[in-house]
Amino acid sequence: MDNNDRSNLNQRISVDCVIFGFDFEKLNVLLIKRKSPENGRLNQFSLPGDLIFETENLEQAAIRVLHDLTGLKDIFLEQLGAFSVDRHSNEEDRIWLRAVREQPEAHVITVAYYALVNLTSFELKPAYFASSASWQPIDEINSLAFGHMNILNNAHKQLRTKLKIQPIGFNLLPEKFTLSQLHKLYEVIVGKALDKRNFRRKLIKLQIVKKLDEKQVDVPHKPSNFYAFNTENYRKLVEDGFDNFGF
Amino acid sequence: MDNNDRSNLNQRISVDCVIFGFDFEKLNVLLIKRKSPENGRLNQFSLPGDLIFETENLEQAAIRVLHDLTGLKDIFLEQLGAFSVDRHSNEEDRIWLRAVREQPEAHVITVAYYALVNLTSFELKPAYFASSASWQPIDEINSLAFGHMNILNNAHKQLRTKLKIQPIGFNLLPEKFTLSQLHKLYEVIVGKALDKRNFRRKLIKLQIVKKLDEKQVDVPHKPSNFYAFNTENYRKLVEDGFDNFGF
DNA sequence: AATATTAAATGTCAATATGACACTAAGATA
DNA sequence: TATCTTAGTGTCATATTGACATTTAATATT
Repeated sequence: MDNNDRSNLNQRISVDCVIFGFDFEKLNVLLIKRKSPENGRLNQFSLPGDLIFETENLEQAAIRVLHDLTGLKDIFLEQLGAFSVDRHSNEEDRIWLRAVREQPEAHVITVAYYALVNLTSFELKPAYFASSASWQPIDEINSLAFGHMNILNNAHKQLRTKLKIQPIGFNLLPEKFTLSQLHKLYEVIVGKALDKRNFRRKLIKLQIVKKLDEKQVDVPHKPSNFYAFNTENYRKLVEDGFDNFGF
Repeated sequence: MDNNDRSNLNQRISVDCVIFGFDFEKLNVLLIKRKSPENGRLNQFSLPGDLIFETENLEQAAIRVLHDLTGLKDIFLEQLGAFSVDRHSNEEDRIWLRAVREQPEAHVITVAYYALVNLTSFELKPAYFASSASWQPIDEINSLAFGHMNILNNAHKQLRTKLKIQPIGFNLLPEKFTLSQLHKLYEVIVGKALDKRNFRRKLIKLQIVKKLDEKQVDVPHKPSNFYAFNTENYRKLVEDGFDNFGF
């Protein structure tokens, strides 16, 4: 910090959330659409986010946005970083900002978070956001408002990188899952085929999952056993200096 | 971003830089001290930083702070993330802020960056900062102003993590270095002894350094060969999907 | 000139981890 | 009872890791 204060600066801080959800087939992101202030039509998709309140810190703001949208608390949430919002890039964004903000020319930075949820385990909250919120397959998202595409790409990369080092993928699954579901999750996020037997071998060696006494029912094939993440063993691994999942 | 604008919000954005320097023995951080507005004495150390200008984005601000302090450009710089600054934590911080800021109660977030430099390759710039800037061994830093200790700890952790995955350590050395220097650097940052022969074996296998036709002179022992980072080979490795240094 | 001192440079072997590969098992359905 | 579908399992060859001690090349000392 510098000695010169510049009180005429006009700055705003927002948070935006990249909410990942896995439906056992593909990776999805929760996006919202807003009505255009000009013609009332829904315009481009964007990431859910909000300006931060005077009374909250960054993480609290992210948790609030997340909770308002999903009704969920205590979900995996991690900061991606701060992004300068280019106010002059996109005509449509400028129109929207002029209509909606009292100070459309304020210098905005946004702090992005990414969250991991199991999208089959809850309904989107029927709140103010809901009518315009929907899960979109990440592979089909080509453009977003407000430079959010850049944030999304960063989040996707971070998810891939982090998944290879820490077992955060479990946050995208329900408490009970099959090894096939976990295997599929890794293939989808890492982006390449992983040998089934080698994948299971590694999980067993690390003792990072525990086998439950419960199987799939009503499936027209051999039922899969359910497993749960072994929090306790993972904690021990980390204590012993384990720091690389290695997929 | 939300539809409700809150123009009475009073927000400031600053950048703070954790500048790491390696002196071939230990890891150091460039810190500054300011004069207390109350008694004119130098007070606690803090990270170099500044409020961001209206005309620059976050990274430009970090580059500016870095350049003002070191005179260096084109150095390794990466964002750590955004931190909420707790305005009410520390009595000394509050006194300083009240004296120096026109709006001492503004809600401040700071975006932290970390930079890697070879501290033997330049002199601190004799600019406005200089008289109060100095390198401090990271192991001897116990407290900093403005919650900067939290940022420093984050930066240290990130450096350790990243070093194990990407060869960023070369940024802490001069262009020509010996393998012993590199070895020492890894030991200091990773925080444990690494077998010399195994360390060299890995470097040779990856072909990530190239042997130069030049040796140490005037050393009272067998002179060490100089090496340089092999940018080209590293680029190829990354293209082929290499993503883990594995130390 | 001979010797001491210091850090540099180098190879092997056993243990572990990885990658590639194909068949049998268990349930539902026709 | 046959068929369909996905679950579940083992081996072997190769690559990687971790542990370990001696020789070399320069300066400094006597």
